[in-house]
Amino acid sequence: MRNTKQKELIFKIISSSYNHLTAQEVYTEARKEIDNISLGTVYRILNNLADNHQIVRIKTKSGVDHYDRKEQEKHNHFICDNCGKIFDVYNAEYLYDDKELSDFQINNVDITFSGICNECIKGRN
Amino acid sequence: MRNTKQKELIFKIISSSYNHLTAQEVYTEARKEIDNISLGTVYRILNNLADNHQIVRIKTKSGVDHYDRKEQEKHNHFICDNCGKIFDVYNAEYLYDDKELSDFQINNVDITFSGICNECIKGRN
DNA sequence: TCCTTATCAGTAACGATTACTATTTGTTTT
DNA sequence: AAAACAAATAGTAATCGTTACTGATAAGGA
Repeated sequence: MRNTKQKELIFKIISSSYNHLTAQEVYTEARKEIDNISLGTVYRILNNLADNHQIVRIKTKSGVDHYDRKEQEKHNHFICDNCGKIFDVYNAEYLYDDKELSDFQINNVDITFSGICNECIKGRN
Repeated sequence: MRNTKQKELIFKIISSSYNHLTAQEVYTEARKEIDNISLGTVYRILNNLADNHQIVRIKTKSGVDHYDRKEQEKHNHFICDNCGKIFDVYNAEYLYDDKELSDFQINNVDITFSGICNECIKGRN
């Protein structure tokens, strides 16, 4: 794994931002520094960094992935249905009981479990 | 809103299935009855039915939407990371406390809130 | 400095979904 | 029942986020 200015730049952009950036947003930001950086390069580096747990990939149901700097404290997310922005939520259980106390207008709480189903564990798929 | 055989067929396919079908799966099934039905038609009808709350649209982070017949009881979902199948989970709080008791190998629990953020409420976006 | 090869820029391809358009087909009106 | 109108359709093109490919570039060890 080599050290390139592209990799350093993208890591810097993610780690210095308090937003949850999309690949496009990172690309726009990166072009200010390296004007001919390729969008494919941005995607590849973001994926590498996420796979190596240097940054966090946040997949969303809208189909647009976001990337965030590595946080220590475990938390959940609020996604705005209007603008698509992602906000950190540190008091999930609290909010789940009383949505009215939130800073946001929470219309939905989605709990999804993931892992491996029985058929796949048994190697049938 | 007109009554067409395409609409009736797709509603029948969804309501008689105990799986959470994708548009492609509905399309494959529908072609057995109407051999030249269009994939676009399947998507449009699925969207119409979901918008009218006659069926349920399940958006996933994999980017593939699934559709399900209307259930009365509120429940959550388990998504297999290997085969992509979706299973109903009726005992979420229970599982959240003790993942070992599940029928599945649960690797992750994702809680995401959605709605409208403050900026959008104030009409700034 | 040279060599090897990982990484890059640029572009093409992908997969799920949506949009477009000429044609067909429900439904209403005569 | 035939004509007329518009909603819905089949077929296809386009979109959007993302990934794959390819020849050129450059990191870093010998």
